Amino acid sequence: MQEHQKIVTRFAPSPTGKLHSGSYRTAIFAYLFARKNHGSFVLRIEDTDRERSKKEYEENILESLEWLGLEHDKFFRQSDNILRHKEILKQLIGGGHAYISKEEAKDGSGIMKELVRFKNPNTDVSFEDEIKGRVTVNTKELGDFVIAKNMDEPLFHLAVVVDDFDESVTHVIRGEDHVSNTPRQILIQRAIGAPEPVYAHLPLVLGLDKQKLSKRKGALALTDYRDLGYLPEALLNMISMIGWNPGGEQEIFSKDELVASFDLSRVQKSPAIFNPEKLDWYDREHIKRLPKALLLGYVKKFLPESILSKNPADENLESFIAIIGERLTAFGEIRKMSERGELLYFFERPEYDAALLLGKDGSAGETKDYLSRAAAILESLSDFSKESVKNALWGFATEVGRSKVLWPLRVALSGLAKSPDPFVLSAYFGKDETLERIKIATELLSR
RNA sequence: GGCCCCAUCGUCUAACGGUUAGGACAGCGGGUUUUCAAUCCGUUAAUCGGAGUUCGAUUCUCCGUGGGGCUGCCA
Repeated sequence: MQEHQKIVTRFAPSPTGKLHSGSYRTAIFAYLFARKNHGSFVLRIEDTDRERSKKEYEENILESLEWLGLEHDKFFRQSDNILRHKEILKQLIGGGHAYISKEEAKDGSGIMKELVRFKNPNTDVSFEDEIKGRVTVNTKELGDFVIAKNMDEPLFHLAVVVDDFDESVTHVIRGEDHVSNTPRQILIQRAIGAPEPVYAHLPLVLGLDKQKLSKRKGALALTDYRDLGYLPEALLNMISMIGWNPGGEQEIFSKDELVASFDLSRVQKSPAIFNPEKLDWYDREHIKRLPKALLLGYVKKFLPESILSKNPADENLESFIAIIGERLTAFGEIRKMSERGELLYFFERPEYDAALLLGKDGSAGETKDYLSRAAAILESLSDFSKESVKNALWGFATEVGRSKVLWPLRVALSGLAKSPDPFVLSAYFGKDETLERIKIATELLSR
């Protein structure tokens, strides 16, 4: 590779399943490396296996990468290049590097097929891996490996080499599971006179069971995380830190910061386990950093129709999310909270349970009295901020026993056993609504 | 089985021969507190084992052990 050559990396998934964190990590590193070096990032769909490749998976991959902000500079499908692959195939056969082999199909059908096999020179092949160092493999055991099912159906090794060559890919950044494929691909490169790219084989991402991440073992697709309400910036940040870190003690990174600090030489050699709990933490941290407008957008997106149909004002929603936000790890929690009935009272008056209003050991008469006195204090209050409400009520509550006042007051506002504190809720509802709810609750106790 | 790779708290990791082995997540304990959260403070916890090399090994070498990957007419 010449010094002046433009850096080109690629992400080459096969559309045989939804994109999950393992392949996503590969995509991130290839992307970061390209951006860091002002190079370009190619997305190539490896769909030479016609049986297993599915359009829906290709769409899922595209959708996932877009959602995560890994935009590509070039896109193509391997199947679009079949003519070119065929041309190279002919060239290889003509040059004596490959030959057509008539064999019985392995599927037991008994029919004869014309496979194309690569004539293996049986040498040691070594390459310098950016992460693993020098890797040497004796290719003798490989035999004359198959590079095409027939002249019109090229296979992985051939297609990869030809496409990387045609796209001037300078850095092949991929998973460690490809290490043993590399010698075969280098052999083909040499036969067609293609330059050898720089290789960087990434350690694998493992699941909690310490096995290679896979959908079958429950690895979630990136689109699943999206649907669960995780932020793409949290996924990007978290997954970037699996098998790599810039060395300092900073944990939270924006995409730009990741690009700026990315360095292949700091990539870990050993496999790493994907820890969902840490993702939750990253998500919370990124929610905290979200600009207001975006935050509002997410909230609206995840709020159920039962609440949306009440047409809450943006301003109302903003104070709502300020309260609820610290209670969730991903926006999908909003749905769950709503299903548990923990949200509706923010938007309409709750049904009261008299027993709940009394708390552990309050009597109806006493509780009613305390609620009335609290209401009287609030009545005279002009500043209805949570601090102001707290200051106004604190003395009285402390005097008679905080739980005796604050518990029924909180239940009067939320109708629930669990909710934010009465000061926060009072500030949220404002004076009129707060007093109205207290009044309704008080009346209930009179019956 | 064969070939290849890897090895620091439970997990993600820092340390590039000299540190009381640091940070983060989780855990635990406590403060705040009317409930649920949130938040703050504190704290438990690791160099896989054995030989070398060296004045000195987490760091270098070898062996063992453990883990992983590959071993397709998949990618």
